Parts: sequence; C-alpha cells; structure tokens
Amino acid sequence: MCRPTTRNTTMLMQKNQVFQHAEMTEETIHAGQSLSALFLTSATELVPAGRAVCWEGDEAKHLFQLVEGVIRLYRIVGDGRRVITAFQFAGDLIGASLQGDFLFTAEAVTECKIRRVSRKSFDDEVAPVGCSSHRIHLPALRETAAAQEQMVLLSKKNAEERLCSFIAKLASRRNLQARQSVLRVPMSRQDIADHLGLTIETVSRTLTKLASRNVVIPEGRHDLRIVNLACLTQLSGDADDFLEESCHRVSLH
Amino acid sequence: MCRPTTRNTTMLMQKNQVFQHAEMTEETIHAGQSLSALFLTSATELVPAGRAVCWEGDEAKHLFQLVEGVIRLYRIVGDGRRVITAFQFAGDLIGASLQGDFLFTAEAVTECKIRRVSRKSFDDEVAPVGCSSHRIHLPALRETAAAQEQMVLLSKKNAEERLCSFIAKLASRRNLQARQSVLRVPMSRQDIADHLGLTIETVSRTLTKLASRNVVIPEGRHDLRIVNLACLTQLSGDADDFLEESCHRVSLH
DNA sequence: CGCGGTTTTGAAAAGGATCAAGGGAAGTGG
DNA sequence: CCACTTCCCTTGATCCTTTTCAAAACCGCG
Repeated sequence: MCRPTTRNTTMLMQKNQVFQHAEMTEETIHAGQSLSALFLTSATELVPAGRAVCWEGDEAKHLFQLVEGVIRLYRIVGDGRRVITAFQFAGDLIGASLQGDFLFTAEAVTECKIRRVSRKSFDDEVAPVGCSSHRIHLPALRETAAAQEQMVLLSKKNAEERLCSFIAKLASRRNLQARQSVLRVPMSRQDIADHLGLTIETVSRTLTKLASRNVVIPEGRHDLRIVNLACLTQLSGDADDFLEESCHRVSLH
Repeated sequence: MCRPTTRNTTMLMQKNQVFQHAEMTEETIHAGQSLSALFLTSATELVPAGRAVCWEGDEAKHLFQLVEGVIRLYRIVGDGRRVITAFQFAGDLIGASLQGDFLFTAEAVTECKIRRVSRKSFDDEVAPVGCSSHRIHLPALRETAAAQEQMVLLSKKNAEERLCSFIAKLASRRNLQARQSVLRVPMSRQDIADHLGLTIETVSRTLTKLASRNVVIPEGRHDLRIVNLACLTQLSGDADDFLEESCHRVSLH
C-alpha cells in the first residue's frame, strides 16, 4: 500500500524549479523593494576568500545579503567531518530564515561583497510591510525546497548523478547571467565532495569519467566546458527519463 | 527580546528538540493560541493508515494539524525511488511553511486524527496577529533545522549511526510523554529505510547487530526495548565523543 | 626553478546493495 | 480454533560502488 504508483511518478516529475517563478504579488514586490532599500543603507563589506562571516552557534544578530561572490554554508559534525549544506550566490540572503542562532558557518569561497543588517532592523523594517506571510516566507521556502532536493540527492543518487546534478544546477544559474559554454566552478574539489556527500577522489574520478564520455571537460581547476548539457541533465537523475538511451549513444565517445 | 522560558509548552513547542527552548514571547504565545483556536474551529477527520492527506504537486489550499498518529512526508524520484523527508507526530503542523504547491505527499503511517484549515484563513487569521515574523517562522524553522540534521545524517553517517540517530530521536520525543523503556516504532522497515537512505535489508541487519550488542532489543515488529540509551546516543554519532570507549565496553556482549 | 598544496590516478578494502530464500506474525476463511 | 495465505521481516551469499591508503602529476607561487 505504500509502494510507489505510476500515478505518483508522473505527477511528481516537475522538478525543483518550483520556486524560480514563485509568486510575484504586489506585496512581494513591494517587500522586495523595501528589502533592497534596507540593505542599501549599509555599506558593502569586502570579505576575502576563506574568511567566515558568521559561525554556527553564534547568535544571529545580523543577516547578510551576498552582493558578489560565492559563500559556503556548512556544519562540522563530530570529528571534523564537514557537511556543506548549501552554496550561496550573488543576490542570496543569508540568515533570513533564522531565529536565535546560526545553524551553520558561512565562509567565503571566493572574495565576496556583502551587506549586513541587524536582525532587529530587518524585523522592524521589513516584516510589517505585507504581512500575509508571503514575502517573509520566500527565502525560507527556497531554502526548504533546496534542502529537500539535497536530501533526495544524498539518499538516492550515485556519484555520477550527484555530480551531474551539481554541475547542471550551477550551469542553470549561470545561464541566467547569459554566457557561453564555459562554466566557472569557484569551489574546490573538497568543497564539492563535502556538499555531495562523496570523497574528493570520487569526485575527481567521476569528473574524469564524464570527460572521457565527452559530457563536460575540465579546463584548469575551476572551469568546466559544458559539451553536452542535455546529457548532463539526463545523467543528473531527476530529469524525465525518456531520452536516456539517446543520451548514452550521443555521449559515448 | 527573544529569551527562552521554561513554562508553557503549547501545542507547537513540544516537538523537535532543536527548538524545544525556542522563544516564547508574548507574541508567540498569543499567536499559538489563535492558532489552536483556528484549528479547533474545524472538526477532526479520521485518516486510516496508508491513506494520503495531500499529494506532492497539488496546490496547498489547506494545511493540517496532526492531532494524533504518525504521518510520513515523502517524494518520489525518477523510477519510483521514495525518499521520506520527514515523519510528523501529534501536534505537528503540515504545510504551514508552504506557499504554492505541496513539496511532498503526506501519508498516514498509523490511523491519524487531523484538523484542516484553508490556507486562506490561516493567512488571514494567524498572520496579522504578531507580525514581527517570529511566530510565522517557527514551523519553517523547525523544518529547516530538521532538514539540516537529515543532510548531515545522509552525507556523513554510516548505517549504524543513522539507525541509532533515528531511534534516539524517536526515543527522545517519547520521553516527553513519560514512559518506560519500550519504544513504539509505528513505521515499517521500508519506511525507516527510505528515511535513512538505506535498504530494508541493511536496516534489519543493523538492528540485529544492535540487539546482539544489547543496545536495543526488538519486541515484535513495532516495539523496541531501549536497553542502553547512553550507548544509543553515543553510537548516533552526533554526540560528544568523550564516552565512546566506555560505551563500547559496556555494550559488547 | 623548486616547493607546497591541490588534484588525479591506482590498487586494495569495506560497507552496502542486490539477489535469493527462509521464517513469522497477522489476517482470512473454513 | 486451526490451516492457509500473505505480507513483512530476517538471514545468507555475492557483487558493486565508493572509500581508503598511497603515490604520482599538476599547478600556481614565491
């Protein structure tokens, strides 16, 4: 009775972009504006690569807007095992969905520009605006959706699917900024491994394998040439499966 | 402004260790009351075991309060692989942190009593109350915290640690209801496996191993005698490590 | 140009998954 | 109340993916 049915499968296929085109009500827009305004009142800070902007367990007295650069959010468990729960990119809000303490350490992957506002002024300024919970929820919503996706990745995907998912997602946000087929990957292999629940060696090997199949080609340590995006998406495992075959045919050298 | 207090465990506060001591401001309490009130206006529905109360992808026109029983939230990925992202227990709110569509299917594990309210009245009634985002965020917060913990579990823990984490968490919520050392585990092995990112066989084997080490002893399919809670906690892998040795000594038969 | 850290590659080992069968409890019908 | 069916769970044996350990290659940098 609890077994998967085909009905479920079809219905669920829509992926996780669910929130990319989330509701833009007047409220949302209005709130968005007041939000930018709030952040604009504070000067941008420059954070060098490797520096943390907040620590797990610290009281979340501020939140941050990432203006430029890439940040990793992570937790350390037990004996120094690190789990990168998410990467954040330009435009993202860090700590907006928090109360109390930070649940993660946020560390610059690349040099970053951030703006910071106190939680108090955030609550005071932004919350009263449009209160039917829409806007307030939005960052938390995205976070939740991302977390769910990550859980799926971690519990059901193999190394290749994980890596392809990761690259495809990176590529898709890159697309928004409109570019060619070379994708910047600012994070180290260790970062990627810690995000995907793999070891650095497995990441490396899997990448090599993808290269040999002509899906993506590493160019230096931090760039990837996307040769076959369709295939990449296929291999990521959450796509519709109907092209699987053709993809393999195309991709095999 | 957000200091924890010990009194007054309202409906929402009881679960989920992380936020057990979350903020109980006047606002929160007030909102909690208005929330209970809202839910109390709707009659309880009886949901038989195995029945779904909402489906992934459906528009979230309602939210639910779980009055009694256990519910699993899951997503189906690709070819019928099921990921149980969370279990929900009496007092939990389902769908409160959503906008738009449900991100999961919610299905009764045991027979359940639920109350349901429309999202509209939830937003209208509850949101305007205390608007500085505190109360609104609480369910979402818990969810996020739980999701993060789950990511840690899935990316860094081995089968034994996963199972021990799971049992320990169950046991800790059980404790709140004050009972003896026999823990009810309403979900099937398959449910547990799909939640922990393992196969049913591995769950079974690991349980057997724990039994042979005298940590927990299965009594029938849905009960566990907790013999050595300290050890269980140790083995869950997110505890402080200082007792690791002694624990092993104690546990080895 | 040599040096330190990162990445790649290789070989061996381990932990789970998978495949296959057997056991047991709950429910059904006689 | 008992035989029978069924479903769920356990156990065993083998296979496969990923990890682990080790060393070589690469690359940016002083």
